[in-house]
Amino acid sequence: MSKSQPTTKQKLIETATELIWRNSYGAVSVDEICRKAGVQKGSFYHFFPSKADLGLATMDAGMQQVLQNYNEIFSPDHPPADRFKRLVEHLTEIQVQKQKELGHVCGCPMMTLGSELAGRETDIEAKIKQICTAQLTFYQTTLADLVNDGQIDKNTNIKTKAEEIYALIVGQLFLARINNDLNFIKNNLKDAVIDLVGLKTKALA
Amino acid sequence: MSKSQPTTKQKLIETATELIWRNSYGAVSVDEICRKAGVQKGSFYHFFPSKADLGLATMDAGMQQVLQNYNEIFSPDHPPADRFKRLVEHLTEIQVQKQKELGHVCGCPMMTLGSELAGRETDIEAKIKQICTAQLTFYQTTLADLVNDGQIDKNTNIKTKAEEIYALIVGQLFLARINNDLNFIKNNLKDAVIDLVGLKTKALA
DNA sequence: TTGCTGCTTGACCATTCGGTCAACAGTAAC
DNA sequence: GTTACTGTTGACCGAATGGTCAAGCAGCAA
Repeated sequence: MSKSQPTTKQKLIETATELIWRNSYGAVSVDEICRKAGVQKGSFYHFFPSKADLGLATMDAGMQQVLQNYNEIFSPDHPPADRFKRLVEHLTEIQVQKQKELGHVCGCPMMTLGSELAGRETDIEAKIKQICTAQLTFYQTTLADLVNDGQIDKNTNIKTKAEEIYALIVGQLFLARINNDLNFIKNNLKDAVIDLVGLKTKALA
Repeated sequence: MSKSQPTTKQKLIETATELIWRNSYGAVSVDEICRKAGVQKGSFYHFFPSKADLGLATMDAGMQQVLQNYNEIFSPDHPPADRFKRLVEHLTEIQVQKQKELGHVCGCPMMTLGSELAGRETDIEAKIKQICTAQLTFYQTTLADLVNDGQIDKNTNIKTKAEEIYALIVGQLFLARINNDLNFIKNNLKDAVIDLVGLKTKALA
């Protein structure tokens, strides 16, 4: 019950996240999750009505984590011109760390799961829309700040631009995963994003 | 044996492509593929040593198709400035068509499969690298042509730029799939790609 | 002491999974 | 007719899957 020691439910979510991150939803069995989490099957089904429900909980937990990180990264304490840079650095760091931990470039676990279950589980489809929207909102806010500061073109279509940046990032993570090649991210991502943002003064590197 | 009538092997590959495209590799069973293809299980294993092998064959067939289309789209007959536009139009068309056919935005089947099996099946990982490289080559050639024609900045890092464009496209397809929303592609993709290419004269729309 | 509640246990279940196999059909060569 | 090769059939297999459940247990309130 204490916050310092993970509850059974938390253990299951964490284990599932790691296994799905490394492999995929379909390739991971309930048995395997339970075994690795040190939890009995009955306990699993005490907390989750189904495997899909665990998937959903996994995504939700992932989203909370992302929001927490984003709140820090996109904090108004940092100049808007720095925020995307900070984001890319953060993403890169995670990918490097996870590759070390899990032995493979992993990309984004929520996206992986979403891609696999999109069109079969409506709950999960709704959740992924929520996640996308939440992230895009951060991007849009930052872009709006940049417009206000006169750092990017006033005529920028903020919504569209945010989606472009998002697609670029998601795409790079995805390509890094399927090619199992971090260089995709290490070499390109920061410059590409900054390029796309379209700062008038490119005084950051 | 005739070319007009699909062989058992072809039927299996086509059916598998469709099912995986709509759902995912893990969610589709050999039984289901056989049933839908009207093929007996024994025949399946006569042609493919394993399910993963069918997955690989599916990706290979997909790649052949892509290469064929790309050869037409990126043909030297078309001015380099038009080629990316043509590509985006082609991709959009496919997504619209497949959504009608399969009732869901499907993205790229090879990418979906690659994401799911990356890190478990080395053959498939190798195949996806092949596919990425092949597509990037088309992009690079076109970008080089654009540089030669003076239509984009001479200092453009062609390799990096190609990867950016590729990531953007893959990302958009991916987001369209998981959000089940074609507008992602319809509204943004063409402008975004053209924007990224960075033509000096934006005389196309 | 009793009873209630939240959690745990592990045996158990029906079904489905990927995969096997021996028998058989079609056909072309000798 | 015999042989041989390619493809087809469908019953069959063991293992694994997602999921169930009756029983037990610790904690706590009355």
